Amino acid sequence: MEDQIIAPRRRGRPASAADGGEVQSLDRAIALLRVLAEADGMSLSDIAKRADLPASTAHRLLATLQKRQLVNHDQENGLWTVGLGLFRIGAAYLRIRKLPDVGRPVIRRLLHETEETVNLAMFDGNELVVVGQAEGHAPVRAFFRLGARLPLHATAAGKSIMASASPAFRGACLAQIRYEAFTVRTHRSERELMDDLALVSERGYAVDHEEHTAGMRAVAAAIFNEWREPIGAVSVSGPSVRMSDDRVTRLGRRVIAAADQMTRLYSGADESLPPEFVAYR
Amino acid sequence: MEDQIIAPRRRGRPASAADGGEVQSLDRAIALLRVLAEADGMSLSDIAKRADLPASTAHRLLATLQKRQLVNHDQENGLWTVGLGLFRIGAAYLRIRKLPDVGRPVIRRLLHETEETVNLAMFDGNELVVVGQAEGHAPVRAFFRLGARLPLHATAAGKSIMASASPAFRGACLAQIRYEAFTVRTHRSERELMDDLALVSERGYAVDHEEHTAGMRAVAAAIFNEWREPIGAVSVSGPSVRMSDDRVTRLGRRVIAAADQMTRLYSGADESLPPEFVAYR
DNA sequence: GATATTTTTCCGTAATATGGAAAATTGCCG
DNA sequence: CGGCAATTTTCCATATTACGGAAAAATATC
Repeated sequence: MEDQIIAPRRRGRPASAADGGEVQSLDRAIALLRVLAEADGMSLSDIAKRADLPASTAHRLLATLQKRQLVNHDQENGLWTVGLGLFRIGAAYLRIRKLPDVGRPVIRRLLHETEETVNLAMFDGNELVVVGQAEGHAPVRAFFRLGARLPLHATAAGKSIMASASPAFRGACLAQIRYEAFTVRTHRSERELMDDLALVSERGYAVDHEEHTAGMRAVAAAIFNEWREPIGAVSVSGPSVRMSDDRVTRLGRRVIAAADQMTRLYSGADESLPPEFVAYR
Repeated sequence: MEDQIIAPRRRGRPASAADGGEVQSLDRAIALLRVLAEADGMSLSDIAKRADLPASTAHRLLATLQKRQLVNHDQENGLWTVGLGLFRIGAAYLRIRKLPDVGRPVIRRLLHETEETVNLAMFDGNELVVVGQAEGHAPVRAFFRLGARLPLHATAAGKSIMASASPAFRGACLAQIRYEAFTVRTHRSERELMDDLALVSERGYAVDHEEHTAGMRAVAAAIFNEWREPIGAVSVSGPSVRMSDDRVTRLGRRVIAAADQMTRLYSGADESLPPEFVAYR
């Protein structure tokens, strides 16, 4: 996996106001799913009536959805219900969007207080994915875009996650690290990295001293789920000239507080989210 | 709401082996959702490549999905992600199918031990909905089908739920009851019903003595979610001739045990379900 | 500034979804 | 027990609708 680390900016024509493309059959199928989701266990004729479609059309769409497990069709009594496949796809939303959603206000406040770029990253497949950010309007801007994938061993966020993970989890991560060198200060061996992680554990926050990008420093702390497993991290980064050791220490305390707040929002009840988020926890 | 209480049996031609109807565009859209669900935050060209579709077709389908909120499209960087609308629909699966799924083995065992019809019902809109059952092969069969809606005041299941609910919840239920009479023994007033509920609270199980159907008796106990709110009930029912007072007492103990087991399966971790079920509790 | 990518729109084509109607079942009622 | 009614499922002629190549638009990259 020798992918680009920096995510590409979007190219091409941006979406215009009037989106021309629309697919009738898909639109109707979504309407059917909405009907099923609110009143489950309906007969074909009820569904067709509720969605204002001919029975034959509704049947054809439902049959297609059933083939893909998005709806169930009880052979015994002919009732249609929402299927497990739909849940599997829908569950991806939580996995991916929940932290960005609950973390947004925290990130923004952190930007206001520090006036440096704030990044929110999630652990995914032994890498980090940037899922949220707030860019400082200082002359020197950050490099990462939403969706960018970053290495564990050369970022403050990655180190904060590994340092707070269980020994088994940490071991699994370390085993897969390739120690790609980004700058002269990038850790090049497990020994070096482990020594750093021990410091991170003590302090509660991780520091990246130009290990990923020359001239840039970052401070990060881990965010946890309800079982105290690290799922991501929040980081503040800026040019080394603005990041004195003193300031790094102060930022460390602040970043820990922000991460703790996100942990609470993520793992606890949160009223700013739609009820589905907390209905089945 | 003067609906039929008994759900209709399915009529019409049963589904044959070879289901003819298939809708290409819908099928392709589902494939796109699957791609997005496993690797979120992709560009159009990546998605199209992964789903083996022309970019223009993928774009048209995604635009339709976006219009219905099933996917998000970040204006800034052009990345596509799964949307909240998809989660809202998918969450309906849990609300509706989780209890039937985890309860199925318990119901079957109960049928084997008692050789009477077992029903699993969920509370929904001040009524009960039959969401699972196992029919005894005794000559006298049960009346209810999957999807049937039953009244709270004239069923053992309904009474077991009201008896174990919080005062506020019970009050709200009682306020909406119409006291429709099904047999001469159906409770006709709040006073009568409340007296019965007091007994149910003491015993832990509810009994229906021919209050819904002449000649039929039933025993039920409530099932709870993780906050100890009743969400449904399991019941055993049979003809009065087979349901002596002694047997009702014995069945009561057994039904409580079954309900407790379902409560544990529903509110706790359960390995027989796919990981999505427990991933975000 | 020029080129290469990527996204978005356009539009001619025909493949594909549509929906009325018939066929196939089964419940229901007398 | 038999016929009627209700419902689901299949079929098929039709033209609506989705398709996808290509152009246009916009931007990152060099």
